Amino acid sequence: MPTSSDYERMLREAELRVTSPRIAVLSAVHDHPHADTESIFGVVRESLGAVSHQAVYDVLKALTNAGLVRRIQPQGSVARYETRVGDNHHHVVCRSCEAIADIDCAVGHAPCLTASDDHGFTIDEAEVVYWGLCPDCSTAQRN
Amino acid sequence: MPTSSDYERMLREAELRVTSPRIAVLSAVHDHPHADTESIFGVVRESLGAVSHQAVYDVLKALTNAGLVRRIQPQGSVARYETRVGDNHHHVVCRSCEAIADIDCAVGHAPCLTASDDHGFTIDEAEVVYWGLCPDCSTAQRN
DNA sequence: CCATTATTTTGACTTACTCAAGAAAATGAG
DNA sequence: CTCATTTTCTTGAGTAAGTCAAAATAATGG
Repeated sequence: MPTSSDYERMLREAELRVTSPRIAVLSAVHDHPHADTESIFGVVRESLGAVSHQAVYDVLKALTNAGLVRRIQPQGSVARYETRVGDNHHHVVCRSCEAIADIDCAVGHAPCLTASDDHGFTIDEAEVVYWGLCPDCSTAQRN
Repeated sequence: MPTSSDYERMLREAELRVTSPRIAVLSAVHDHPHADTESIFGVVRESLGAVSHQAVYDVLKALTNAGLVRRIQPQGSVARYETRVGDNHHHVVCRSCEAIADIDCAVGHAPCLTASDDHGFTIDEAEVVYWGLCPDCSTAQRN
């Protein structure tokens, strides 16, 4: 479990100024993977007391640009964030309750990056979203 | 190129009532693959004269539920629609200009559906979005 | 400690879409 | 064809999630 100074170091390494909102957001995203902006805002406000809504948006954008967090947004969902970056993993999303879980790359590395016909596009990433039912909803539906 | 009566038949087969907004929307989506709701609204209004914004939303939802059109929505984009359904194809999206192109399934059928560890989820679909630069933006960036 | 530059606050504003009630149109039965 | 029923469309208000911009505040290098 990373400490506050770990986050501080990460920010400096990304050439971002170290501020309490940033540390709090980074920590909140780390502790609540796949949380949406509102939840993160809630967690941050608990640890810091007062932060503006806007600051959380700005910080999330800055951290995303710096590559410290990754933004995901399955269809029908609001933006969600996670700190697991740079390993090209994917997600399963429950159609019923919106639960999200991580899935490691199925086909080894750079999955599916070999598109059959790329229409001249220069492809640099393949994003995979698996859709289905989580264990709970899956059970509930059978009964 | 399907005619109006082709669309009529498709609607009947899907047990949907045949109305002019529906035929117009179906035709617009067919002729402008990956168009967003606003563009579709524009095209429909040209062919019909007057349609409400809301009707287009409702029709698109009805057609999507009936499986006659497919809704796609890459990150940072508004909802887009296409009539190519049921063949599990994927999309490349240009990071720069938002252009979208179809990509046939890379790994044969049901691509990547074999997730390494599904966390107990019952997976029924794998959606792949390739990110990169379209030919135009790719060229522009090099110069 | 100061100056500079980046960040945060505040608050208005937008976009894309949903909700709800009544009017109008499509379909099946007679 | 005409009517009754049910669905769809129109109208208009409302919402969620986020953006924009200006001023206030804080972080960093010197």
